[in-house]
Amino acid sequence: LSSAEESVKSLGEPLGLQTSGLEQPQSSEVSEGSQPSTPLPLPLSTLGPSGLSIQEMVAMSPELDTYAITKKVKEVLTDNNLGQRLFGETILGLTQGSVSDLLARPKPWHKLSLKGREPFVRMQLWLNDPRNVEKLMDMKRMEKKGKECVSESRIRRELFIEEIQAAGAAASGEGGSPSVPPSKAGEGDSCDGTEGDAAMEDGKPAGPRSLTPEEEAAAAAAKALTPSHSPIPKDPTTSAAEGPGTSSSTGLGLFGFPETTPSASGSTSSSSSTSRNPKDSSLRKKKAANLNNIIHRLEKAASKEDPSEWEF
DNA sequence: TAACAGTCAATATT
DNA sequence: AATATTGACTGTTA
Repeated sequence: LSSAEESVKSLGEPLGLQTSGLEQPQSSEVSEGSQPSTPLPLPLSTLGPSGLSIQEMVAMSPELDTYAITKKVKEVLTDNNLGQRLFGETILGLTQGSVSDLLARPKPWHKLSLKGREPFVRMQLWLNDPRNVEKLMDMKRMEKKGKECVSESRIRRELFIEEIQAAGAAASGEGGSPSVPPSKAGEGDSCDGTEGDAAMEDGKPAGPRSLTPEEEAAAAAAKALTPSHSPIPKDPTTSAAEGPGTSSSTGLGLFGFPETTPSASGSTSSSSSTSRNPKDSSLRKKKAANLNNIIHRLEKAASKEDPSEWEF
């Protein structure tokens, strides 16, 4: 961060970005404490446009007009019938209440700590994104479908439980743990597929972060935050908390901040294998398959904060 | 370790 | 249903 800070001072201002007389890197704010000098590989999942982490973006951000930003955000949200909850959870990684407070009583930039500035940087980034509304609308739709799926990811759950219980009763012996009969868990359901697609977004491949020279990064960051509409790569896509498929495309984001995603690893062919087991399915095979299935579900659940979205 | 900042979850309002 | 308010809690800072 400190190095980033330097680059801003040396390059950012000369570039005449927005407001130049920006933050005196208040000794206190540019805390270097917590983060060991070690190039601690902070969660890649948080990389945003120009391959910078949101935190780097915040650190290098020029002074932003929080009031103007919130005003604009409110305008856009209301104009498009987008709620604070959706916006907060998918764009800012905050709850509805926090968003409400933030939008209603934005603190002036200079009174905010780095942490406190983050939401505003995200908002600005979002405002700059030409497809911001479009994306949010997508999320909205996805959520809707998600709910339908839930009522549906619920019926199956019940079946699943029944099977478990039945199996447990049947093979009472067998290591005790409920051995599950091969459920025909047809994972190919529309729900999963749909979400996955929407999650693709622009399908921008992971940015070559390591390559970017600091200078360019700094410039890019500032540019990205400039109110003017510039070809913004893609927003940090903060949370997207629910979107199971969200980051599936990149495969990144292993328990990073809001967007915890099941590592691609988990994708054992479980589900499918379960259903199509050759007739010679020995009990052992079945068990293995079921185990995989269960693991698969657990991993999926791990990516969903809301228990109501758990699939079992 | 008190003061502060940022959030959340619960719940009050609209 | 969406938005506003607020007490409690966590992590920071001085």
